[in-house]
Amino acid sequence: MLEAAEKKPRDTREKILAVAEAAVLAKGFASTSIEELIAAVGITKSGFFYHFKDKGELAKAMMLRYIEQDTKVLNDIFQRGDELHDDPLHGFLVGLKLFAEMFANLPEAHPGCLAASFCYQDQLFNGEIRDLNAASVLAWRKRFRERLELIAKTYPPKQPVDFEALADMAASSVEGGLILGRLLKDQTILPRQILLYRDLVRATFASD
Amino acid sequence: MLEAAEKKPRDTREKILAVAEAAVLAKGFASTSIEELIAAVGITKSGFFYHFKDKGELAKAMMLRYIEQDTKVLNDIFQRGDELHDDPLHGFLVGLKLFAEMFANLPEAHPGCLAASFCYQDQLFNGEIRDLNAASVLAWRKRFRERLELIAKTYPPKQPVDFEALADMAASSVEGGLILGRLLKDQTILPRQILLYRDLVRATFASD
DNA sequence: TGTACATCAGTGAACGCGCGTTCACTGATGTAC
DNA sequence: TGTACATCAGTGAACGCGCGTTCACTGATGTAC
Repeated sequence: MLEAAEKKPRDTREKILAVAEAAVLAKGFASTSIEELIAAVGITKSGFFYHFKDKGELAKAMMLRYIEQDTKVLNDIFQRGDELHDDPLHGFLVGLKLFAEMFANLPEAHPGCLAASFCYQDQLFNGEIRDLNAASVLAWRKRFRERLELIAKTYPPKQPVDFEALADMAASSVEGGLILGRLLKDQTILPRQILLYRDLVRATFASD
Repeated sequence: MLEAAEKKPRDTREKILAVAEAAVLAKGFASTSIEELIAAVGITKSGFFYHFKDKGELAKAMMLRYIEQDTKVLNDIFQRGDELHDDPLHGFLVGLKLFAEMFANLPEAHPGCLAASFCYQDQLFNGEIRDLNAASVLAWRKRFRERLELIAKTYPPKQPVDFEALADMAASSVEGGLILGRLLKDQTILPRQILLYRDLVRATFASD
């Protein structure tokens, strides 16, 4: 029994980050105390400061972890979409459907977006963290904008399109859907917002 | 000079709420100290506790004030839209245009939405405040949903429409646009998101 | 194979500061009779 | 018209608690020779 809980190095650090993310999404960064994190993880305060030199470094590590996970999810989903349909538009539409389904099938409500949480408390953080956060939004913009412009080559839209705004609307729908879903305690709001975004993309490139 | 600054009663309370809103949108509720508010307003701490029995009552008053202002803005804008075009669809489209223009013409970036800020720190607040916040979203839903269903009577959509989600998308676009605009420090993002929402509404009821 | 040293992943105690809250009190204005 | 009292909009000092941070120290594991 004693050796049952084998400890991998870096394990504690990851546990701190996971617990911190849940707490920050529920109460905000300032109200998330180091005290409660170490209580949940089972170390002492000094143990925390071994992993992070101060609370600001915790914030930075949380942001980096969030961006990494976020990128991976998006890559996986939209790669699958393209595997399922060999056309830039329809592969994208399948991807958006999968994206919506992923949120619809979560066992419990999505806890929220760390970028949004940090955004509404950004005066607490240094420029480095704010830059990371901005970069994560720009990554969404780039990903979706490139896809939209690729689609436009095959399906030229009849009316002029604000590609940048239409690309941003992917992230915007997620942020908006998360907030409304949380405020109304309704898990279906977010996936339905994404499906509406999908409708708009389809209408934009409609050939009829 | 001494009587120049004439004090109206309730003036101090309103000043506290205005200063608090700006601070909360920048740093979050927990990091907004009573100390900084009274320094900005020019009273003592006891003066603050004369107006609010504790910090929770400040939060509640902020929420109530926010909802009131919010309702007034929406009423004005969409009433003007209907004055300018005597048709449920086109009056609404004009209203959305005015709404986007309002955000585009702000002298500086919109500071953000208190509902969203509170949402991402909701464990700090009691049920009463969370209920107020949920009610404010439901008011948006009701307002837009009723309008969309009115439009549908004159312009029956060719495909089935998720009216609830399409109504929610108004608030969702604003929340999403505010977050992206803030993260990228780009004031144009929010109005452009609203114009895309307008495109979707038009496409939904398109008669061609 | 044994020894010396370095690194890893923490412990335990103490710190000072800022925060929200309380309490007794006050001067100016409003109201009843 | 004057007096008594109540209410409004605060003041000033003190409080205790929780928080982030620091510092000296430690036992287990890894590495060099």
